[in-house]
Amino acid sequence: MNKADILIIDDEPQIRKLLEITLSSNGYQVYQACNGREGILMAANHPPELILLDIGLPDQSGHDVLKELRTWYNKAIIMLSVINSETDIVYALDHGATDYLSKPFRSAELLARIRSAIRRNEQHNLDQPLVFGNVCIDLLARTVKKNQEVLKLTSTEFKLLALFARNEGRVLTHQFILKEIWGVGFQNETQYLRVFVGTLRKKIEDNHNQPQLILTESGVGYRFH
Amino acid sequence: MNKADILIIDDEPQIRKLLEITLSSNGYQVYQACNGREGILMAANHPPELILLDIGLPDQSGHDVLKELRTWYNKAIIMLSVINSETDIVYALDHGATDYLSKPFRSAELLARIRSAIRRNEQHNLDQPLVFGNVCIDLLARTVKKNQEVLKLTSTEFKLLALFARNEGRVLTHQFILKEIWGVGFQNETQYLRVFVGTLRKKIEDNHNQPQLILTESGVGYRFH
DNA sequence: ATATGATATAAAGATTTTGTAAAAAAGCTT
DNA sequence: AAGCTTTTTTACAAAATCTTTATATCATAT
Repeated sequence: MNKADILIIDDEPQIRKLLEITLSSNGYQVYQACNGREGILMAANHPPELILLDIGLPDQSGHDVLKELRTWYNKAIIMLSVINSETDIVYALDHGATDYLSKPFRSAELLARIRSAIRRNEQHNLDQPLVFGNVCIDLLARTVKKNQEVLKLTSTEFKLLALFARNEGRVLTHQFILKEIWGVGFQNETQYLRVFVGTLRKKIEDNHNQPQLILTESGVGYRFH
Repeated sequence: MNKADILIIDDEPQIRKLLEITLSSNGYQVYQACNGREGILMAANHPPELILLDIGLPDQSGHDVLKELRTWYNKAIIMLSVINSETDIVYALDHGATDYLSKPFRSAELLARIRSAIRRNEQHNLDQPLVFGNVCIDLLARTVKKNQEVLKLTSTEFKLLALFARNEGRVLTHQFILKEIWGVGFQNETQYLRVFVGTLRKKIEDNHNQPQLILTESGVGYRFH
């Protein structure tokens, strides 16, 4: 019943075929475009719930397509790239991509990312407590509970956790986080982030050596789950 | 039998229709107004248990309607708005809104919020003394007892304590407290607050070096527990 | 296996924020 | 106006938080 529309923008026919089979067999309605221009037109004519966008396109860079789409399209866009290029990924995430996936990818992972991204489309009301496992975050009351007990967080720790919680499932780049919490001019102070992620993990994770909530995406940033 | 009256103030006919169907099928008696002026009149003529108030109205901003209603109406007001703007949320809640909902909303959530708001109405209307540990605060009689003994508080001290008590469990920022107690223009006089929190603690805490009631949230504000 | 780059932790400083006391000013009451 | 209470200022000590440095750990590729 919940047949969400997904638009694939990729020039490689094999990839498109693979994606189509995976997605349509999971109940999604799939549309395809083989270059940037066509993709933008299709998205405009019939806005999908989610767009899978390849970075390497024949007519223009996927980055440019992303930028153009983002002027009006505010649902999920997951970037695809052959190479595991960190600069590409970071660039895309900082310019509005919802998530990224490096080819080749496992279909289970793809589907999980898609579900998570579509779920996030349904904008949540920020004034209700957010629950993640045994951790409960009340953005309005500014309180965090773990197993019903109120945790003591410093102001920066709370800001950081709130940022993660509001972007559940999504990779936040170091630069983005630093800009949000410390402000412009602090984008390179990655060490601040390491220290604060460390203290946060000690406070909210069951076992801070095997984090379940704040996951690190090496070379890129962090993901809250 | 418990047919609470709900007044909808919204200019969009579809939304009003949708709300009416949802609410009346759940046993509420629904009244409708399509602009601010009409809404205020209807609320005055026949005060409902709860008001659903749209922020975007044709004749005046929902924020202004809220402000005017709050001069005499002290039951629940839930704000509705198309955009999920955090500044709107914070502004409305700071000016007396009971709750907030962004359109489009799911009817289950709406009903839950309404139940919760009406429940809170009843609690708040009882004006029963609030008890925290061995401290008992009677907002109506303006008295505070500790271990049955009446404490002598100055007017500002009482206002501050009442503000804390009414917002148990949530962090109140310095700015918010200063605005509420001293008024706009005093938002930066944090030292006033420190002095008064100090004297209050000496009066109500068992051991003012280890406060149990008024907790400080460094860099942010205070929390009453 | 080793080297490299990225990440994590611990602990020392530096800085900011908070608490307290006490003096000065402002209001009230008689 | 005197005497009292309350609020506002000032100054400094105490505590909490943030930043920095140093070092350890981990993952990955050669």
